[in-house]
Amino acid sequence: METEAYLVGDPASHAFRGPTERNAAMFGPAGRWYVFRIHQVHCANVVTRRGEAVLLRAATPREGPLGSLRGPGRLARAFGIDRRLDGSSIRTGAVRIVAGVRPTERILSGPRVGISRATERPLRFCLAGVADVSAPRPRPR
DNA sequence: GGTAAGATTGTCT
DNA sequence: GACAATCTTACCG
Repeated sequence: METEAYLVGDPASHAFRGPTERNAAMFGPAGRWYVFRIHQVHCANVVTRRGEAVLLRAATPREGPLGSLRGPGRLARAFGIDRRLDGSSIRTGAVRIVAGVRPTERILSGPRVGISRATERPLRFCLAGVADVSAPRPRPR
């Protein structure tokens, strides 16, 4: 699993300039989906706190070809995630995150991908040893 | 109402 | 590595 954090006061975050119709879910309660679309691609986020969210960048598929869930667009498409899911609960919505797993591997961090501001902040995270992460691969510190 | 830009991806060089 | 695809949101007038 590979994720990126978007925090309060983060100029790269959609929530940076305050609530709008698009990012309203980010200002709602935690545990909801925030789904946005860009270049005809959907990206799925989980709202962690008010004004903050975690982007799901990639995951290792339990079945199917390796790499089919690499990248926010592919991951969202594979799970059928679109704007209809925006604002719904990650526990009871159409697409659900069932259970957390206590990681047995080291968590690596690195620069986020595809943004033009605050690119130096190491807010991208993934487990050491997983194959499906975007380049450049985060490194241990 | 018009326009510029984007948390991406795939294709071409 | 660079760029086009293609459309929604944001921002300005």
